[in-house]
Amino acid sequence: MPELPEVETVMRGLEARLLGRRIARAELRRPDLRWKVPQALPGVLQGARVASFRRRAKYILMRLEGRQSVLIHLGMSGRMNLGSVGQNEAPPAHEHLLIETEDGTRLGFVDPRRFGALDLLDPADEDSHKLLAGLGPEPLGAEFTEDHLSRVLAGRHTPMKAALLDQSNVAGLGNIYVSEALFRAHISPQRRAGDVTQAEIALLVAAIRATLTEAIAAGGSTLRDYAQPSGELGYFQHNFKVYGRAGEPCERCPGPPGCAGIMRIVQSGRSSFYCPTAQP
DNA sequence: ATACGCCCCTGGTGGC
DNA sequence: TGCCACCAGGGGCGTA
Repeated sequence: MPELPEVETVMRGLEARLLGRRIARAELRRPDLRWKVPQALPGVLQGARVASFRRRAKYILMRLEGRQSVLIHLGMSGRMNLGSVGQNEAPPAHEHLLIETEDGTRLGFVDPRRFGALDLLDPADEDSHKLLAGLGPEPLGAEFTEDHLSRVLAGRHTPMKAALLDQSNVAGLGNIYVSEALFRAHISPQRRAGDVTQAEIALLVAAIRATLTEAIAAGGSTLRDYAQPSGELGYFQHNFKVYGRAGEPCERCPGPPGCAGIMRIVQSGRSSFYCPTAQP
């Protein structure tokens, strides 16, 4: 479900309600997520004060004062639901982790498909965690440059779609924002990564940054079940230029007969949307 | 090293 | 109403 903008929005929502609070109670209902959740997790959470949050790629790190940090990944269908203690008679379906703070905030981690993950990590050495170690630069950070992108794409035969989904090249893009950024940069998702010109790469770096920044400002995109922890929906989906718009006219082309509109193709088993005319 | 398919899992939707 | 195929914001792993 969530790509970088959604994860960033979720993290900010958690920050607003949990920062500085002490956790009174934690309950792990299902440890069999993408990987086995450490048995120790509820014990680490219980009694801890929430010190800070950080996002890395699509992961949320919740740091606890004087303890291990908690690593959270939402997978495809994961959500964080904030509410008040006592608000729910019966726990919602697929709520695998429950956290209650001393001041009465209730946080539920809900993930029907269970592609999500929860783990503990060493706060002194976060980035060497197995899941974080291989990640490329943050697309909104200073290390994500034209130079970096041209270096990692050089000589690659893989299509641009796959290259941008590869989290070791750039961390945080997913299926939606790759399509959107490629449209913005006028590059076909089918182009061989190694064939993309320097000028196009420069355009692409800017396109990725702009797309993500605008999506964060919109609170992410709500397609099916994504919502901010507060329950508010994202609204960037209204700004999609190509994602989910197969058959619709491309806003950059004058229309038929020059342009047949937006196409949906399948690359490595997942949908890509693009305009073959505007993105040669 | 690189590229590709498969798989994990549940739920919603649309066709017959 | 039921059944079935297909689709979905991710990503690790095994295989050539």
